Amino acid sequence: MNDKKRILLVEDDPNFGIILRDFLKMNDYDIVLAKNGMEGFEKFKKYDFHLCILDVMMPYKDGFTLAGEIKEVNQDMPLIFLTAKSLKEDVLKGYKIGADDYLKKPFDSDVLLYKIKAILKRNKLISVLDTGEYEFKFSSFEFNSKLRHLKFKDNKHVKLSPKENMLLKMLILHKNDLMPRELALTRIWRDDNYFTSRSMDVYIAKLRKQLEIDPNVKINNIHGEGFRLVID
Amino acid sequence: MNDKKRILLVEDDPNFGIILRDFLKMNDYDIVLAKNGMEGFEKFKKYDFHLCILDVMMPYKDGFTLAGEIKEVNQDMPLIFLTAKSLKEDVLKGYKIGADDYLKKPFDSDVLLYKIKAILKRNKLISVLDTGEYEFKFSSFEFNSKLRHLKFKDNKHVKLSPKENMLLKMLILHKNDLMPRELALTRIWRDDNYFTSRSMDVYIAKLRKQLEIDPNVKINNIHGEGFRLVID
DNA sequence: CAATTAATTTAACCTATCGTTAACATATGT
DNA sequence: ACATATGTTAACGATAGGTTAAATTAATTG
Repeated sequence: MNDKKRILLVEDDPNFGIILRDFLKMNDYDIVLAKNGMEGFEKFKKYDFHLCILDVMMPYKDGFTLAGEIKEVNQDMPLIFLTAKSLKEDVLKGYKIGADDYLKKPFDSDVLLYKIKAILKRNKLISVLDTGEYEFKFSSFEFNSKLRHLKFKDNKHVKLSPKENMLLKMLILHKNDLMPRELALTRIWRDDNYFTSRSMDVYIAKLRKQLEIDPNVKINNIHGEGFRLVID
Repeated sequence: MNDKKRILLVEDDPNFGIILRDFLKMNDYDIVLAKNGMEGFEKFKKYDFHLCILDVMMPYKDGFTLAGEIKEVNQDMPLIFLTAKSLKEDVLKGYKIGADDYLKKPFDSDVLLYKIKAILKRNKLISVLDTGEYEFKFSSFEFNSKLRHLKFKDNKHVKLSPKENMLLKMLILHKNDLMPRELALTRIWRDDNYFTSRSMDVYIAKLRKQLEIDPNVKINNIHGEGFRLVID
């Protein structure tokens, strides 16, 4: 049952699709390739997948529409979008539908592999979290997201506000990796505009203050992209 | 002695069923496998289980129907549903019948183990609450929830009102952990609104006054979430 | 069944917490 | 250099919670 992970790949460019499929197969994934949105949805319904990788621009049915249909059936299906150009509008739309990540074409295949691995791992964590797992350890911290307590070594715990709590949790789920701004904004603030964005910056500052006691933990900014919780 | 937990597994796909059964057996559970709803219900009546794992889509009798029959016999039997696609309506239907959790196929075996553990643990808590254990000791207190008596060391006992009593019991059953506001309100006050919520705050204040004699016991608030009985 | 007492709810007032926004400072990419 | 993104602090308004007392309701008792 610890079989290969199954991935649905929907890509209209046949050359690129086949190359990508073979590359992923070589890396021990089970790939089903569909060459448009229609076929993608048919195959989605037919098999069980762990992850879907969708090209955004496709004839007949674009990636977003397909994503909507997929989410209709399975709300928690992890999604990666492949986009030629990354319009801000598109990125937002994607996150609202429930994208887990974005990849701008052309992309480095290793980056894709890394993201696939990260998402599958994260998703597993989240589905465990659903039944109430809520204790995290990182560096010298212990973080209890149910009680909203953050403890450093033997110090007394610090209380976190709901927003601080959610943001830290999201950073941890993406630890050592980019946590996209838009993701946090759409999931935690439920809206992405100038003010929510500034509000998030304020919360990042608050978290930094809580974490500064440990020199091995940092929250880095990736300009225009988001933040990264770095743990040495 | 044999204190393994007994699980009824109903799954129509024989390959998957057997693999899952063996996997769970390896993890120290006693498994009875049934290959359809009919057989599932027969076996359910024949043995005594701690938990049932039901595939939703099965021929003859689907998982929901079987769940209904099981709940008919045992209201409190914990259930986990396995579903290929998690349609929103199905999830809702499942929770209405009394599902404790959901697992979307394909799922990770570790996640299943986690959820089983969490449900069995949670259910133990609930059954303690219902089977009416009533003698509690914590820190230097003795609390009898049947007589509604609270005693500190060798002092004379103090009498508690019915609401004080239920609230304290609920806090103790969640000691050092969050007791959600909502839980106390729906269980004790049978309604969750502004006034019942304020009433509960009043009772928290009363309990705090009763407990303040012992410096090792505290009732902490977790803003927006609930209360926590802390025992050093 | 009226009187009394206990239990609970509601009101009032006050404090703590939380999230947003403004303001100003600094950093980054072009 | 410029526009834009981020860092940081403080102030404010909204809401949740803490506490006490009065009002209401339920239970008990003479």
